[in-house]
Amino acid sequence: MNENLSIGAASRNCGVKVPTIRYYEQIGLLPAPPRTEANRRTFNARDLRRLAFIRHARELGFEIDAIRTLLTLQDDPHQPCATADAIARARLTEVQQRIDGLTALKAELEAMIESCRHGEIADCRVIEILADHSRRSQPMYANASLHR
Amino acid sequence: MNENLSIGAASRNCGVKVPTIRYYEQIGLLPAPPRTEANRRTFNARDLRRLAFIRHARELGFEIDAIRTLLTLQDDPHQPCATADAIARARLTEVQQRIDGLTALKAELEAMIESCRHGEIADCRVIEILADHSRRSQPMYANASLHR
DNA sequence: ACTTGCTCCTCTAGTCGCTAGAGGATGTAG
DNA sequence: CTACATCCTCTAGCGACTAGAGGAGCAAGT
Repeated sequence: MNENLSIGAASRNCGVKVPTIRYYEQIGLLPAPPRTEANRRTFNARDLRRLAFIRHARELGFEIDAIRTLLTLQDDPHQPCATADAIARARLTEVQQRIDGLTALKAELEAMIESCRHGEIADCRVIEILADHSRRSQPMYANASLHR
Repeated sequence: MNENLSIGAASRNCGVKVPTIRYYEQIGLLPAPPRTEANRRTFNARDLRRLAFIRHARELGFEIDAIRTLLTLQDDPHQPCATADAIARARLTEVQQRIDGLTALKAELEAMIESCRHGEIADCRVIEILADHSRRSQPMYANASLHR
């Protein structure tokens, strides 16, 4: 029914931006769709499902490589799902760590803002607190779990 | 006392990696330190404080540009601290959004793992749940608040 | 004195997942 | 028929580093 959509229509349909769709094709995450006579991409329902799958997985924070594995598994459905399960579990651990890190961070930011006297920089707790940790040599949080 | 440290010693002291220190110098976040006869950088206590400040701010998730502003404010302490306060508040809002997104995400991952029958991919809920969201056109979470 | 191995230097290029822009062709509505 | 939107390809840029090449210097042990 919704077959042969243009890239723009596909983009609107599945919530992935036009250049991003082209990018996914380029890196081989989405198979190159057939083209019209005028060289325009035409997407079918299967492509849209795949794009929505990718988008949702990205929203869940899965990396492109993990999604690639998931898609490969999906394309060959007669394997044990242990791999997919393992990916999801690894991701859950990461997510929990990130939540923990961000919660600690939030507390620190709230303390900073709370104690700000709204005076001059010289008395400003935001800057003072940031500077006060100068002494600490060991990182409080692992960098990797906070960024990216 | 701890004046004139080598870049390696400075790195150990403040917990910022050697190439990262050089990178900060390159982008003008850290003033270029004096060199020895053999062209090696020498860092003083002030540099170390600045580096620790940067590191802590990065750990709190502040972007380089925000840190640049904070450092400028720090260098000129007779201004109102409203700017620093605003930066911290903006950051707090971001952090809260990220926590919310990740919490929703965690619930979803847990449901995925929970419902996995450990059978074949054909029955695997991990992939099914990811694919099932195909219909949704509106993003559940803003991309920007989840990634980076 | 010599060698081993660590640290330092500069430079370029790569990472990830896009995003922006140039410059041009094609499709659609009034 | 003329706007204007949309499409195409291509290259370059983003943030915040990280990795590696290729070479110089320094400190300690034999």
